Amino acid sequence: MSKLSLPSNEKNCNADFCKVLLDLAEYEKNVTRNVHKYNAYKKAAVVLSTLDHKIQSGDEAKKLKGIGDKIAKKLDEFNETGKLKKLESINLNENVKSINILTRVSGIGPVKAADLVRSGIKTIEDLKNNEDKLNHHQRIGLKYFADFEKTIPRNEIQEIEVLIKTLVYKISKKFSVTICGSYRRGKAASGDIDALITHPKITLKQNRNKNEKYTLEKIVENLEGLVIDTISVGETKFMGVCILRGLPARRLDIRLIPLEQFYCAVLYFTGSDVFNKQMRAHALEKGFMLNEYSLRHIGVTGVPGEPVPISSEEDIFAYIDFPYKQPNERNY
DNA sequence: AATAGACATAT
DNA sequence: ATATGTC
Repeated sequence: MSKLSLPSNEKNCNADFCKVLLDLAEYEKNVTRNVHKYNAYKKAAVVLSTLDHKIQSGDEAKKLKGIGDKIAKKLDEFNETGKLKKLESINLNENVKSINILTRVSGIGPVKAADLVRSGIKTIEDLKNNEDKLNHHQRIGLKYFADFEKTIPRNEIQEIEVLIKTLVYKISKKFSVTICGSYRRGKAASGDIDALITHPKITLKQNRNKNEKYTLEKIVENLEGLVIDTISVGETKFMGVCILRGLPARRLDIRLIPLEQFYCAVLYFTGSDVFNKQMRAHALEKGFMLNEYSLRHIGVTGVPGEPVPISSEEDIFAYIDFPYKQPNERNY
């Protein structure tokens, strides 16, 4: 979903220290490549950001889930001195700065960034002079570096949605297209566009012997004019770039989903992450296993049974006895 | 102990 | 065929 952002609440009383934790998180992800420390710092930042008062001491913070001795100590240091020595020294390191810049290119992760920096490539300008060191995805990421950092206003996504529907309906009127993500949750702007597509003829059975008429490749061909670059296309997932008039280029993902799995996928890709976790936990309490593909009853043996037939998002809520939430009520 | 899986690329 | 990297 999104990068390093907190559930954007109006007033975060602990914003300063949260920023410190997020910087530490970024460092652990990009430089030391310790995902678990990265997640730990992020979790702590999220917990602090949801408080309605400014935290006064490490001891007080330790009561919160996700904050232990180490972060408590850092909080005390930050409250006393207004900074964190560990972070100060990290930020002085030029290689760290370079790695953090390069990982902002789509397709360049921590490993590739470190590799580039080791060979003396440290800036976006350097990348432009060394395209031969990049694979296809990374070249696209570089080409649209500035555009991809811009958010996409809601009205623009609405326009793209209409266009995608118009173009795929030319193949078959029976296609169903849903743009998910934060757009579906009603947000004013999004980071990218995530379109889910299904069709009555695209089912688990027919998908096996491949329905030549309704492939993702065919769909993408029909999006000519809108889609201007392809990062990757497989049988189920397209990753690429689209553009409207003279506006910035936008990241577009399209997934082709078998009909039986469509609503579970729509639910999952609409999020938010937090909402999904809540809903999956609730499903478990009711004896169901919910994931991106299906809702299945869990028997006494603990083994999930056959997927429950689902023909709408509402069905999923109803089966697990969870009050229906409109997409715009799922922001967490 | 910590999210999972599609796709690209290298070997 | 498998491992690695990224999303």
